[in-house]
Amino acid sequence: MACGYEGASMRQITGDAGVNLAAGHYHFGSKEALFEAVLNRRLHVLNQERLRVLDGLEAKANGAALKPSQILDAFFGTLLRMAIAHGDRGQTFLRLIGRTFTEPAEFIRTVLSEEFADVLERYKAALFRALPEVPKEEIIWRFHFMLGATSYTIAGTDTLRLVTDWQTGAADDDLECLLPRLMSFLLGGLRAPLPATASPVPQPRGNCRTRRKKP
Amino acid sequence: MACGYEGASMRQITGDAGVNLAAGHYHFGSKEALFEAVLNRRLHVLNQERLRVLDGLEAKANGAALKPSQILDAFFGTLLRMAIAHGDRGQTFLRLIGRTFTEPAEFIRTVLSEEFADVLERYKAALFRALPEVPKEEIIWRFHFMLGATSYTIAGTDTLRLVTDWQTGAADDDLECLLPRLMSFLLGGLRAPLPATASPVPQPRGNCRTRRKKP
DNA sequence: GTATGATTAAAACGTTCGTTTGAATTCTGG
DNA sequence: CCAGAATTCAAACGAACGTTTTAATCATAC
Repeated sequence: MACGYEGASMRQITGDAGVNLAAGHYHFGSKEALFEAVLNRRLHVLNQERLRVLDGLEAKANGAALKPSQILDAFFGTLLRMAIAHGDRGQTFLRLIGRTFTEPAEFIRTVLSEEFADVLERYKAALFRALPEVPKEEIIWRFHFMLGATSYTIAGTDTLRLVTDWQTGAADDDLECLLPRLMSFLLGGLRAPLPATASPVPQPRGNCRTRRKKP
Repeated sequence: MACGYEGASMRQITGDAGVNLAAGHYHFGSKEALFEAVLNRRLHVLNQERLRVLDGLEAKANGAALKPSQILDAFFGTLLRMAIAHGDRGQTFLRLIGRTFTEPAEFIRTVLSEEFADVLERYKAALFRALPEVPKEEIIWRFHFMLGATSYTIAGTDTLRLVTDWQTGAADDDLECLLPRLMSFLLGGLRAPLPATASPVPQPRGNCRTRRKKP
């Protein structure tokens, strides 16, 4: 358990699944293809759902910009609610997604970037509209931070958890706790005052590279 | 490049280092020990520095509680400033730390939890004092989120980065940009309004598990 | 110089990896 | 029931893994 992509062998996987080693290759062709299939099975419907929810919100808004809280809930809330709805399987898939986001293997990064291209573009645009006074570059940074906080948390490889005297209760409860806590944190971070060194005007011409200290 | 612990072989490591394969085992004993040595070489001085900075702040505060911004800067700012001070090596070490935080291998988690035990305890206590009106459990959650946002960002395996039309400029500039941006995000998240479902009174007797819906 | 210990070099150790093979077995349509 | 396809199975493939071994090389002190 808890091995990462490289650390999990086909023998271990097929063994735990109760099937023959060769069956995996027969049905999927390779370990990479198997991983991709596993990932897509729920990741694709998750992102489709994310798009659907965002469509609904924007339709109801009638051309007005959405509230940041709506956008974050559509993105991160949809993820957690889908996981909760699937019970233990959802919990497992959360861990998978969280870890996949930090898997360094090239082909995994490729799969992820293709799978997330549409949905990230849409949500980025929604955030730009929701926060017109915040430079786009800053919003993208904060999107990074939010993705990081979320994926790290759901990955369950938490270093702090090892140190802290942590509640090891039922996972369901933890998950239901997580959503409101995470949302308020993400919202607080997204709407935080702009850093002093970043130009507070919308769409500043310059970025950090233009304000570097003299040589 | 970019393989994770399991994905990086001793032949690759010693080859890139320009030394013989057996030399690694001669000097370190095993791959795990080598990894641990690499990790500790700078991680230990980083955490010592974190403790030193916190000591200094608390000494200067004369018994008064620190400001959350001071604590976060001591923890995350020390990390980034040390990395900046080391140039490209610091950049590389940042990536290493970020990825190590999400490595699922058991022995890595053990090494991390031992290395971070003291410093996390101290910083947790400082945050508890700095935010007496926030339930400790909530502070711990937000510490998780902050760790996640930071480690994900510095790991450099960013999925969003693949999708976004990203600045691929000099890494130095990106790093100097990162600190103020990250700090304002983390501070915003740490000081965000408490989630509606969490009791806003300090040290509530009950947690989520006590408020679960009826069977 | 040469003996002694530390380090390096090349080769091989046994194991495990992802993958393939080819014969058994199960399923399926006529 | 039975031909033929689909699937499973045990076994093996070559490659790569971490590690060890053995001999060669280097450094240092007498």
